Amino acid sequence: MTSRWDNNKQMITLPLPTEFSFLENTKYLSNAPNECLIRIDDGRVYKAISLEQVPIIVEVSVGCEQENGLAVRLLGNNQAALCESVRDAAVRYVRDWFDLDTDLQPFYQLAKTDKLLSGSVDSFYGLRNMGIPDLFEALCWGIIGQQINLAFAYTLKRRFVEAFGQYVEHDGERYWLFPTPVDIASLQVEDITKLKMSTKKSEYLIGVAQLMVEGKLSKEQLLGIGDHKKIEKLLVQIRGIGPWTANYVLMRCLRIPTAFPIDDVGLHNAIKYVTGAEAKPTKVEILQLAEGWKNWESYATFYLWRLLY
DNA sequence: GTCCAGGATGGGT
DNA sequence: ACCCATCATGGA
Repeated sequence: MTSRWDNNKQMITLPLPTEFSFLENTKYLSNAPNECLIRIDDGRVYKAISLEQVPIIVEVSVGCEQENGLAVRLLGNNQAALCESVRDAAVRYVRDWFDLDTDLQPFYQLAKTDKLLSGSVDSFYGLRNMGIPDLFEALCWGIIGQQINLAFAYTLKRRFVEAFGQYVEHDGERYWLFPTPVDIASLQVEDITKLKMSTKKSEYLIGVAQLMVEGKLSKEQLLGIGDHKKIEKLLVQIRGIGPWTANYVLMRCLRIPTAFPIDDVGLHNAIKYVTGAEAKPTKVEILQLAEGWKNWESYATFYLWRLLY
């Protein structure tokens, strides 16, 4: 299998890690109700992203020649698609998005005998923590999702994206790009409350966008800090980002393996579902249940969430 | 109509 | 450090 760019076919095939199921990942993506940033058609996943200021559509599918390869194509077919640095950035994005560089074997080993995880890892074997590589998108999605049901959260995200984002057209389909910090930083609160977002969330979104535009907050900076607790402490100081949102971003964007949104209602419901308990688990109970998850708290949460979809 | 949802804040003990 | 009212809208 080739890991080099094929200029004729405009694609690259990435070798896959062993514990990987493309089907499980697409099933996970398909379950998102009203998702506006991803299109799935005929087993292929499409997403528009901006690479080096250039909007482009990424198509991901299982390789046709080698079933254990992940085929990445760039659509939109402008000159940008031919530029080597853009191609490399697209490949990095997909590796990050599908979390191809994590060896899941230790997780599956510990999950086998875990009373909460054993069923889930069996059902969803090969599922990856599908990420949100863009920090601004991850922060906004966390803020939008606070304290409302998921269906409404997806509706709000769609309105937000379609009001302030750009789109690329290809074969008669629109592929929306998540708005950039620049798109949002100069908005007035009323511009966002019009979408039925709460006043506070509108303020939070603008505030985060301004921090990023001012260069006071970036993914590179957070990754450079490295330590879970230090990053969390920094994020929680930002207005609108509490422990839940911070850990959500640590998990979905920064890929800190110990990220653990312990206050999450979905996690509570998943635990109730597995244990059969009537009452919501207490924080102490959750920590006890999670004692065997050291360094895999993030993946454990992701797999438990999956039970609810 | 009621309850609650991928929580966070600011004020109070 | 805990407790609590408040936010705000829509899904079930």
